[in-house]
Amino acid sequence: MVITVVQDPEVVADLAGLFSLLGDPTRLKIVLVCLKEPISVGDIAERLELAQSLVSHHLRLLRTARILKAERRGRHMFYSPLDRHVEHVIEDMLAHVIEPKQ
Amino acid sequence: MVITVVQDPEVVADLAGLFSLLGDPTRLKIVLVCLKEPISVGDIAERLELAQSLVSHHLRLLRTARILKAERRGRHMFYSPLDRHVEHVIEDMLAHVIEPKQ
DNA sequence: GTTATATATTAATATGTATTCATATATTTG
DNA sequence: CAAATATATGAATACATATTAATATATAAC
Repeated sequence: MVITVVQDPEVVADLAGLFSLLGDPTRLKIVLVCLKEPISVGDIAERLELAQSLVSHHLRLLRTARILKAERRGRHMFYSPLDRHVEHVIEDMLAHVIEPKQ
Repeated sequence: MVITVVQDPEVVADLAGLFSLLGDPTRLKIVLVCLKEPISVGDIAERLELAQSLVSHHLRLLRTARILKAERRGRHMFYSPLDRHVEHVIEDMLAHVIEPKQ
């Protein structure tokens, strides 16, 4: 069933684009932090010890890809997952990582 | 539960590494072709219209990351998924891709 | 052993992109 | 409106890596 849908070159490109976004360690950490609870840009930067500008750049990419959504509260922007798919994706990949190697 | 395990920086790095591998369109196509049935290097190159050398480079990365495994049959090497995790990961991400956008 | 075929490897190049720095925009507070 | 704070953006740079070309290795057939 994966195989059938995935004939479409555009779908493959979209898939690769999403995986690529999670493929950067800094960006993945940002996503992981946002999975817990909505969190502001500044708090992400502080918690991960990253430049605010860098976090913002990554967040823009994650927003555009509909991995995260942004919500303004006062002068803060809070970021959280747009849906639960990404969490599932990460969980599945985690199962691969922690699987006992031969 | 994702959150807890994923505190480990090494696990995060491994996760990102795997996502990064699926993040290249050419390499993702190679993985997708291998999901159907074990397939030889030459056949992958032919089906995807890629240079044999390029396919081989990508396959080495996918083998090293334990996404694919290789099995010799005569003078051919057949590649197939090492486990089912990657297929699940791709399925989940696909659900995100084909989800109706607002 | 020699030839042919299949795959892997090495080195070089070209291209993409993560990061930083500087600055702009937006919102709140006084 | 002015000042302060939070976030976003633009340009420049540094670094990683996908791709190619050439060659090496390995297996099979004769």
